[in-house]
Amino acid sequence: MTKVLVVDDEPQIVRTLRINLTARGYEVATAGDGRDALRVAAAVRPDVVVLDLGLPDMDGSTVIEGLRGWTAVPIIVLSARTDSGDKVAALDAGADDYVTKPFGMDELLARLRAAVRRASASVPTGEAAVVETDAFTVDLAAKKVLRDGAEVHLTPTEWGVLELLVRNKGKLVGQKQLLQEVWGPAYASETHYLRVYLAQLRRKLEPQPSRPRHLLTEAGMGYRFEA
Amino acid sequence: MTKVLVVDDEPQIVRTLRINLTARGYEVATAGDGRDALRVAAAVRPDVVVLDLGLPDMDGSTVIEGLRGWTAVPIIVLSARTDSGDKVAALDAGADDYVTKPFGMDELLARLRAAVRRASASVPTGEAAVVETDAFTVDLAAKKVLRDGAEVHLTPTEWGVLELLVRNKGKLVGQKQLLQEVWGPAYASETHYLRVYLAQLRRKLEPQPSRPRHLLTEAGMGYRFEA
DNA sequence: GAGTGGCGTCAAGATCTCGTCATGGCCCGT
DNA sequence: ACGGGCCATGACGAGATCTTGACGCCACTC
Repeated sequence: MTKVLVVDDEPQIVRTLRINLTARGYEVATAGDGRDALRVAAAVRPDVVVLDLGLPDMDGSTVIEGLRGWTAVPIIVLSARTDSGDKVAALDAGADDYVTKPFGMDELLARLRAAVRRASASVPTGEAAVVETDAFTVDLAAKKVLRDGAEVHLTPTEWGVLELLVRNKGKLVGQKQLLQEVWGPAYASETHYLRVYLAQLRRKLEPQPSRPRHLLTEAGMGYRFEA
Repeated sequence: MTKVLVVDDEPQIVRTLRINLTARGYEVATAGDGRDALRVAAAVRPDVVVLDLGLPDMDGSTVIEGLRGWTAVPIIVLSARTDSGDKVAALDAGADDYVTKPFGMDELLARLRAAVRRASASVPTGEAAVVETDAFTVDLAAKKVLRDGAEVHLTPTEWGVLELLVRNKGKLVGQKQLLQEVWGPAYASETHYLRVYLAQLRRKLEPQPSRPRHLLTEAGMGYRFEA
């Protein structure tokens, strides 16, 4: 879940933001002043920070610099000041965006989404893209399959079938769905293709192709991948 | 030097921006409508795009999507509309920031700096800029390739292909992705180019061009670089 | 026990894709 | 104007992949 740190000294605003963000599935942490903000940020490691500039204890730029000293988390600045000098100072200090109060909730949320999207896109997509069984390993990102340490070559269609099954690990995937997503909408009833390609995959991947343990058939329904 | 693409149909604005940006050391390219914008973006590969939403030929979101189809370049939207619906739509379509006209040049420049800073920070610079194989060495930073101690000369296109493959070491890179990122979004299906350039790269780099060990083909899918 | 439907296996021809070479056009510096 | 480097494009054989049909097996039904 995406964690948002809201920093503002006006309880009114904090409350409004908390309600709106929580309702949209964000996890919300809050801080009422600069010291607090830095402390909480270090503790909860938010995915994005919404920071009011008019804090009682320290200057906004100081907070930004305090955060930037150790994290690249997106910072969206809120401020009542419309003066362009303030905006420039905050942005150059390391803020990602600057919204002037009063602000529209829709807009803030959209800017927040944009900031989060950017941040997550820049992180080289996590290792979660590797699925292992005791017989072989599938790397979804690299489109590679390893068996006994050696790479197994798959054709585009074989890969398409395997990928769809692996992405739905443990779930039953209907024949129609497989055919439509791999071959295209016009092939929804060519069930013969599936038999041929599942056999090929088993021959390449299963220790005992005739007794599959990972690429399983659900007669009359479809196929299932189990780790 | 940082390249900025300015897209606006009002010559006045384009002129003002060009002057200000050039004075601050940016390299400026311009486009007057959406079609132009996509074409120029593919050609000059800007580091940031400033995009006016009120273009004569196409909807702003369409332009954003057209860019997002193949590049993650930061997009700063300019618009006379203050309506929050427009802002939300543009940001959700993939824009990074939204500035309403009339805008302060200082602010725009600060937002532009913030966008560029973010984008360059997300590309880990020190990240293994040198990749070695037992046959040749690729220096991503210096854009050089060494083989048996001697420098191998590559044409810009050859380098573009090799760089993309090496940066995705071990991963399969789809032919569409290669074509779009090296030649531009309009060339997504010119698979013949790939065959020609991969052959040239192999001739220059592989000990046995007909039996490549580092620049591998995955028939029907794409190519892969292995060290 | 025969019939039926779904499945797995195999192999061969059709089709798509790849590597290679050759050619002509374009741009740029001389 | 003249080369030289670079890119786009066409032709074709070789190879990889897909499609298709035939056949046997199994489980279940009648």
